[in-house]
Amino acid sequence: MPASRPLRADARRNREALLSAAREAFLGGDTDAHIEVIARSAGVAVGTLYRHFETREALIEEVYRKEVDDLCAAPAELLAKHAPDEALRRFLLLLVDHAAVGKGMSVVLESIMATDSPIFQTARTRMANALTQLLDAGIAAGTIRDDVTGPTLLRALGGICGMRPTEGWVEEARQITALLFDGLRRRQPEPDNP
Amino acid sequence: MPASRPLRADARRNREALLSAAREAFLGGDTDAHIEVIARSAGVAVGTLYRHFETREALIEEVYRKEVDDLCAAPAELLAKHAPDEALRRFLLLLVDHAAVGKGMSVVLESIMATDSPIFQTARTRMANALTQLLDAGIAAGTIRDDVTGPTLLRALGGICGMRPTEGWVEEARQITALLFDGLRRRQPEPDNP
DNA sequence: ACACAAGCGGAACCAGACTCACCTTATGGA
DNA sequence: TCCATAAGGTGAGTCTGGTTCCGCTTGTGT
Repeated sequence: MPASRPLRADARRNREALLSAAREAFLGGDTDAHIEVIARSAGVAVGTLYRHFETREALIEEVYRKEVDDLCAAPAELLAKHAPDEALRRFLLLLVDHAAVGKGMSVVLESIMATDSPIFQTARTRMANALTQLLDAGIAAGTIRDDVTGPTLLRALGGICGMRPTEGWVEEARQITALLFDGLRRRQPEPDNP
Repeated sequence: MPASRPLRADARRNREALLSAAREAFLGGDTDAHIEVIARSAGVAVGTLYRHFETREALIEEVYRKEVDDLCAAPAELLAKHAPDEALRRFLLLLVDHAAVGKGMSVVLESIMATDSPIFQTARTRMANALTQLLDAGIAAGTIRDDVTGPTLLRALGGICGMRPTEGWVEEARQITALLFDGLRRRQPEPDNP
């Protein structure tokens, strides 16, 4: 089943329009925009929307995928330019800033963490991998503690970035992130009973 | 408008039944139990449910209030028995364990953090105050860094405890909590450019 | 006992996601 | 160029689940 047919021209156009309308709505902040509205503002009917996307959630997921893509690319770049712990620090802040931009990254992370649906499963996995990549580098370099895993850290980040963008939340997010990072650093030979 | 009338006997009974049915459902884990089911299993009709609770959310809130009450009482007790930082550490773990017990504390914290509705506003405030209490004590004792506030910490905890109770999540929660605590401790005279 | 306000039941209502039977149109081959 | 046809589009209708409303029932004070 490899792209059996290249997708008709108007269909692609509509799909595009839908995605961009949805992006507008979701990343804009209206997390529970009605499907009808999205379809309408893309100039199509709901039926068309459902032709392209299994379900409302699927649409959201699609919108967020790109966002996640960008994010997942970052670790490699950061590691190329910085020491592992610095790379990690920057990545954490990158997440916060992404969220800060009002681009709704918070919603993304939140959704990724909060939904059981298998749809977000892969996003979750990919983000976790990105983090693991950073952690491993730091562990290898001996600057990051070795008892934390990517998924674990992802949880924490989900919490932080899932914060509702209220008054002054960027400050809070930065604080917590700094806190977390401090905790992640390897300080001393580590005692061995928890 | 002080308890104008003591509430009829059967009414109180029903209210009680509703709360306990709801508690059963929500704290049990079925976060989106249908209102119909709850009413039914309390032996009443939906109309009755709505007589007692403005809305579905209001019911949930009521259920969680007690949970929050317990939690908010803990800091004072802990501070009476332990050094501030130890008290803080224990409190953090207490939260995790609460959640672990399957009592759905996770759902509680998550809801508290995730909902905009003013209904959870007070719960949020109270939890934040509890944390502030602990932090302040630690700051006064010089064992906890002084740049973190209750609300900030609450965010982080919301994230941690909001984790979906999946395989092995208790481990993760403990880890992150430990991490956070490490970050909270005052280590050195603190450099002063972020 | 009685009156009557407080309670209760549950059918009706509404909102919003999702489906389907039918119409429209891009496309590729004659 | 034109047609057959399958891909694509439509939107009224279904389904699900929360919320409302009004007539009946019942606890309570006299």
